[in-house]
Amino acid sequence: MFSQTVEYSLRAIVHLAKQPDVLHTTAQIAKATQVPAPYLSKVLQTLARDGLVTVKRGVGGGFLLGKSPDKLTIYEVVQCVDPIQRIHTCPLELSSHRKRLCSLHKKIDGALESFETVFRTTTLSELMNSPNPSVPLCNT
Amino acid sequence: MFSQTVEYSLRAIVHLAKQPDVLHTTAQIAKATQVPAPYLSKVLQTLARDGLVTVKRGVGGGFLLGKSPDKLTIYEVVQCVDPIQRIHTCPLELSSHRKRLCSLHKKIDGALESFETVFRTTTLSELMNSPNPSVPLCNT
DNA sequence: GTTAAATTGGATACTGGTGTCCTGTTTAAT
DNA sequence: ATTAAACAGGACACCAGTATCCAATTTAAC
Repeated sequence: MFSQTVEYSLRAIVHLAKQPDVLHTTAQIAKATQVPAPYLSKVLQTLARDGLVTVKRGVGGGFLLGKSPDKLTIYEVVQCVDPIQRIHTCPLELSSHRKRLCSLHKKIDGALESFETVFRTTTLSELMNSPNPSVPLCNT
Repeated sequence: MFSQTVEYSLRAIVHLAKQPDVLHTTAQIAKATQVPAPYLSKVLQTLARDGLVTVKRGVGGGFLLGKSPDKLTIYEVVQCVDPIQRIHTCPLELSSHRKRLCSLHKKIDGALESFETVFRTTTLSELMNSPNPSVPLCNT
């Protein structure tokens, strides 16, 4: 349904959110999240470009969360690496549908909207403080 | 967000639903829905395999809806050609998460669920009888 | 039975997402 | 300055989704 890149980026962000003030190397994140390190490296670059993570280069460097966990939504992460494409204009380019989508595409977009809403309203700190006994990405 | 194949299959089904008792050739559907004919042909085969469309071969043949529009949901179409994959077990294979997903994956699955629900509860006849002035796939 | 309309199935090409690798650059520590 | 740790960027490989084409099969109509 949605891309590996989204899954990987969310894992990485969640991992960073556990210790928002600690630098994590790509290798460390890769191991904890079970994401291929070279690919994760690219994903982290993308996240850094939008300031969702902060990077420190050189020896002793690594990544840390770019925003406070309670101000960072998973929607921002998704939109950064592989945006949810809402349907704004008729995919068939029908002139009479441009402004008002037909019932099919309106319905589809409605589904996208409800999907989007879940992500928009979920912050990282909500995920971390969830009453769920399973710690994110952690085999405890 | 979701595949071309899903979009194409829904267009085809909607087109057939307009005249549920009339045979439509691949060429006709392709033109009306602006889907590449050779590719559409494959999609229709897939839909036929699950009985969502009925096929008549040979001269004067074509496709028609396999189920009554008021009993056919767009969910069935999606699941036929490119199923929505809910998250049932931890993608990281963490033993402690198998039964109870962590908060991240629970949230993602929740988004998938709400997405799925929209499709599950939408029938073809609902789409056709929508008060929306734009007729599906039609430039009127 | 011949012809033409139509789907079926297989083979093939194209494209973007995924994944790897290597070289270069930055930077801390010695 | 040298070294080693770490990210940056480019090039490349792989694979699945997308798309096309062609020969084979079915079938209605003459």
